[in-house]
Parts: sequence; structure tokens; C-alpha cells
Amino acid sequence: MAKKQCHSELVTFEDRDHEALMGVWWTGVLLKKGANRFFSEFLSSEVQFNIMMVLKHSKKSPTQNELGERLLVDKSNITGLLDRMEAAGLLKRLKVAGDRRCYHIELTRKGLKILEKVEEPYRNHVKKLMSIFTEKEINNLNRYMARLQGAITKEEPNALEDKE
Amino acid sequence: MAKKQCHSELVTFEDRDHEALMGVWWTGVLLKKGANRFFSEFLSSEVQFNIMMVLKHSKKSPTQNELGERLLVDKSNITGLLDRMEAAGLLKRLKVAGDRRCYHIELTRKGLKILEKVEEPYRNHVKKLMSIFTEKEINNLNRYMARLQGAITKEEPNALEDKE
DNA sequence: TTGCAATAGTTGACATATAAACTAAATGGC
DNA sequence: GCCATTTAGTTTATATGTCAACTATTGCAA
Repeated sequence: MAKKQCHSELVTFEDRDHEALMGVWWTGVLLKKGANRFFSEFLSSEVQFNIMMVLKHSKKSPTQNELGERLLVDKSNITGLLDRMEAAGLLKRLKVAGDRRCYHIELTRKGLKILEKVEEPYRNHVKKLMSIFTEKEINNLNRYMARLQGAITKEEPNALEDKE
Repeated sequence: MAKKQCHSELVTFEDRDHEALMGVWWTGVLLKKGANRFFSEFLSSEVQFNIMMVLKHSKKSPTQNELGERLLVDKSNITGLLDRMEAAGLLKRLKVAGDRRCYHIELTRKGLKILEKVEEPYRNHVKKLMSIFTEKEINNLNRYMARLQGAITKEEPNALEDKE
């Protein structure tokens, strides 16, 4: 049995629209699996890398809620993620003067060192992956994804119910 | 829950390649979240929908391993998924004559009825989402995703595609 | 025939993910 | 100042996801 896999084998409606959407979905699945493997030597997941990137590149230390909103990660999920990352010495929760409800999250020195070790290989990996596209194609892709994201977030309130 | 969100806010390398890849990744995240909400009234996840679609549209009842390969779901994950779906009466495991190691998986009548209830709204939803693109753009998107999938599975020797 | 490798599926440990119910603290209206 | 509401984060329950170790069965080959 060949492992070669194409989204269009999954469910074929003989429908180019659907095929395109499945293509994006499937590519996202592959990207996520690949990223998890890519980072697995130093981090337990691609999500941890994203959190650390936000922490490194934010001007102000974000709170847990801000992190969750930025990365579309539920706040209850953030709690556990930060627990594990704090236990691994990657980041720390700092008390906020004047608001005892929240924390400012910051990378530790160890966290920053680890991030810097994976950041460059990551960029190179991305460069290599995307080198299959011309500049024009990259621009198309950017526009398509921006539009699709807009459509998803606008169309999505409660899909099965409200048929216009 | 989510504020208006653009992948490019996450991490900006001022790099169109990276932006495009993040765009695909981010769109995949949004699609998955949206699909889970879309199916949540009848199924506990979008993965269950995919499994049921494969079961409905397969000529022969697949085994658990075949299901997992088709959907890129680990066999250990398949076990639990099918346990829950079997308990919910959506499908059944059938003994295979001549091989006591494996099962053939089939939808129950109840499973088929539920699938048929969500299949059409799902198609309409996809149609509506993708109506933002022209036919030419859809074709581009299909080609881009096919190429990117190829690049991902080729560039990541450890991941997802072991050489025989 | 025996014995070993490959295959199918399960289990256990752990990480990620969401929703709902909860605690504690801040805020705003009066 | 008081109280209802909002906000930040945690907890609990449950689902999805991976990997590694395991059992049972099958298949192959010396």
C-alpha cells in the first residue's frame, strides 16, 4: 500500500471548490505534523515554538490571555502549556504590579537560547520549502490565504443552523 | 473568542515566503476550528466526519490501519476514535474471515443517517466559502497546494513518508 | 516444523485542544 | 462605600494526537 497521499483521494465530490479547500486543510495538517517533528529535538511542539516567538518579538510581555488571543489558543489550554514550559525552564510568570489577577510572561535566558538555536534552521527550512514558488505565485498565495481567512472568520458564526 | 487575527501579526520576518507559509498554516487552523464547530451538533469532531466520509465512499470496508493511512491518523489514535464512535452507535467493527488480527469498519444505519444529515449543509458551506474565488484562482490554489504538499513530504525525510 | 519477522490492533504516558464551571480580583454604577 | 459585572486565570471533563511498548496473529523460510 503506497503511503503517497493526496487530499483528493479522501473524498471526491468532483468539485474543484471542495478540492481546493481540502488542499489547504490537508496542507495545514502536513505542515503541523512536519513542524512538530522539526522542533521535537528541543521543544515538545510547534505551539511552544510559536509561543516563544511571540514572547521574543513582543515589545511588552504579554499576559496569558493576550498570548491565547494572539495564537488562537484557548486560555485553559494556555494554562497547561505555560505550566509545562515553565517547568522546563523556558519561560517565567511575573507578577504584575497593580493587578493581582494576571501575569506577564517572559522568556528565560535558557528559553531564549533554545529559541535562537532553532530559529535559523527554521527559517532556512521555510525558505527551502517555499523555493518551489515564483515570486508571483507567493504573492498570489498570500492574497488567496488572506481572503480565505477573511471569508472563514466572517461566514462562520453557527453554520449548521442558520441557512440564509 | 477570536479577535480579528492575521497570521502576519504573529511573527514577521518581513519575508513573503514565510508569510505565505504562515498563511496556509493559519488558514488550516481556522478551517479546523470552524469545521469542529460546524459538526459539533452531531459529531464530536471534524475527524469523525472525515472517517465517516471515507467509510461511506469506500468500495470495500477499510481496516483500522487503512483508515489511519488514508486520513494520516496514527493507529493508536484510531483505536480510541473508533471506540468512541462505536459506543455512539455510528459504526461497527466486523470480524474478518481468515484474519483474526483485524476488523472491517462499517457505518451503521444510524451513522449513515447522521452523515447524510450533515453532508449537504457541509457542501453548501464549502461552496459558499469558496465562492470568493474565481475559477482560475481555484485552479491556481489547487496547483499550489498540490505542489506544496509534494515539497513537504519530500523535504522531510523523517516525517510522514518513509522511504521503502 | 519450528522459529522469527512482519502486521493489526491495544495500551499507557504524555501533549495539545475545547467548553463549562469555578475562584479571585478589579471595575463601574449607584 | 456597596454590589453587580467583568476580567484573568485555574480546574475538570473529555477529545484528539503521537510515540513506544505490548499482545496476538500471520507469513515466511531455514
